[in-house]
Amino acid sequence: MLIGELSRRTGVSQRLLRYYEEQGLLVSRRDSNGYRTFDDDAVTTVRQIRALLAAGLSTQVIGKMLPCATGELPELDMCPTVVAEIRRELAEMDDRIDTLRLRRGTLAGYLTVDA
DNA sequence: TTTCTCACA
DNA sequence: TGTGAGAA
Repeated sequence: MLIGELSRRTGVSQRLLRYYEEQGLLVSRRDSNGYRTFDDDAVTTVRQIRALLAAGLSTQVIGKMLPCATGELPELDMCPTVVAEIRRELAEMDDRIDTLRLRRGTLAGYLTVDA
């Protein structure tokens, strides 16, 4: 299908679909006129991309996960790469939460009355 | 209708 | 991360 149809079927703008392709999240062929042609399963892929972005993942991380993400939304088949990626992401979040807790404590301490 | 690029939040 | 506009 052409990009316009994929856009209609996913509710994602054509502009954004091109952007996803540019980021390596979406694959397409080109026919003789230079237009992108997408397979039917691109619809599923786009849904997966949207779900993962909504979870706060970067396109870079998503790009690594997608090749081993089979199946329909929102479940993903957990191949080892994906598991490792998620673990790493969680550890990073924990770090940030810790430092935020510290900052919060410090700031709250400046309020003599209450916080 | 699609393509791309530049610029911007 | 995501958009708008202009030109082909």
